[in-house]
Amino acid sequence: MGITDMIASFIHDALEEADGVLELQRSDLAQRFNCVPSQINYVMSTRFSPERGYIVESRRGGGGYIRISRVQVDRETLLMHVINAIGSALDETSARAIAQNLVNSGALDGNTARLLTAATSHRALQQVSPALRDTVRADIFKQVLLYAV
Amino acid sequence: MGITDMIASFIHDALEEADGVLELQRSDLAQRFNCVPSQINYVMSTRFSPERGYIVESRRGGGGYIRISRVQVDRETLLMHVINAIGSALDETSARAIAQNLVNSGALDGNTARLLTAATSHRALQQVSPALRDTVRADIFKQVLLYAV
DNA sequence: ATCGTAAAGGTCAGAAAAAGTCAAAGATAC
DNA sequence: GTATCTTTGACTTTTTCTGACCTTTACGAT
Repeated sequence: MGITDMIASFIHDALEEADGVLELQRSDLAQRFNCVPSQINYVMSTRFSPERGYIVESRRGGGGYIRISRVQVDRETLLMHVINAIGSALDETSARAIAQNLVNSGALDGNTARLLTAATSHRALQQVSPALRDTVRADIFKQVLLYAV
Repeated sequence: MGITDMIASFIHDALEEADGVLELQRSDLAQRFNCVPSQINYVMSTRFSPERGYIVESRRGGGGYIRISRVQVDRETLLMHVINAIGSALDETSARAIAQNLVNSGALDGNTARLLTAATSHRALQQVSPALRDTVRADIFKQVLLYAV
């Protein structure tokens, strides 16, 4: 497991412990994991993005901090929001992230998420021309979500 | 015995050992068998395809991996029958019929069947060229069947 | 008030680490 | 001999890691 995932899982646990909101210091964390501080930014943007259901705020200067909070929204609103938010194209990574987020927030069960992921995987869409793949993926994703509501 | 079969049988054994799920690194494996990495892709696509009852997932970049999982045996029997019957192309009417049959025979719950139908509906595949639509539908259908419990 | 400095955190681009693709060359089977 | 299956390698894409440089904020000293 790479350092990014170790940091992410550490934060995950701490968030659980802290019941959804967590404040920490970038340089502390970097030191704890023996990496450069900017690595933390990478973790934030890839693992705790809004897309995955987190809000990250921060402040520079003396006594600066990074605050991570998990967001919780009701199922139907979330699903509709997601359907609307998905534009006409969707890459595989985002599709997975969104599905995972929907599971985390309780809007989808794991089974549905797996199905959704399978149906929009590159393996399933292998024969669709690359130029069209992301738009077809978006269509399938939205269609399935509509039926899952 | 060619190198493809040696690698395949190695993975077979390892899968047995690991009780069905196995995670490995492409370059490691390639080195162990003294072949180019892309050979591993060939092994995956010819020996561990969905048709043969395996799910292969992977990830690039630092700490990347290839994960191979065998689908459960009893389910495998059931699904192999269906998957073989599907072949490489599937029209929408047949897709609905098969999904319904799987529900009737207790292999799928109604919800999964509905989502499967949504994912392979003409709406979802609108943008795929008509010539390809049925083969893409077949791919999605098979992929979902393998993943959905 | 103002300025200087130290203490945070932010950005970005490049290097490195994996895996994927594809087509051409080589084997094998019929 | 031809068709199909294997093997290879050049090129691509994705993901992670690192470091140099930038911006913001707090706190004193003047």
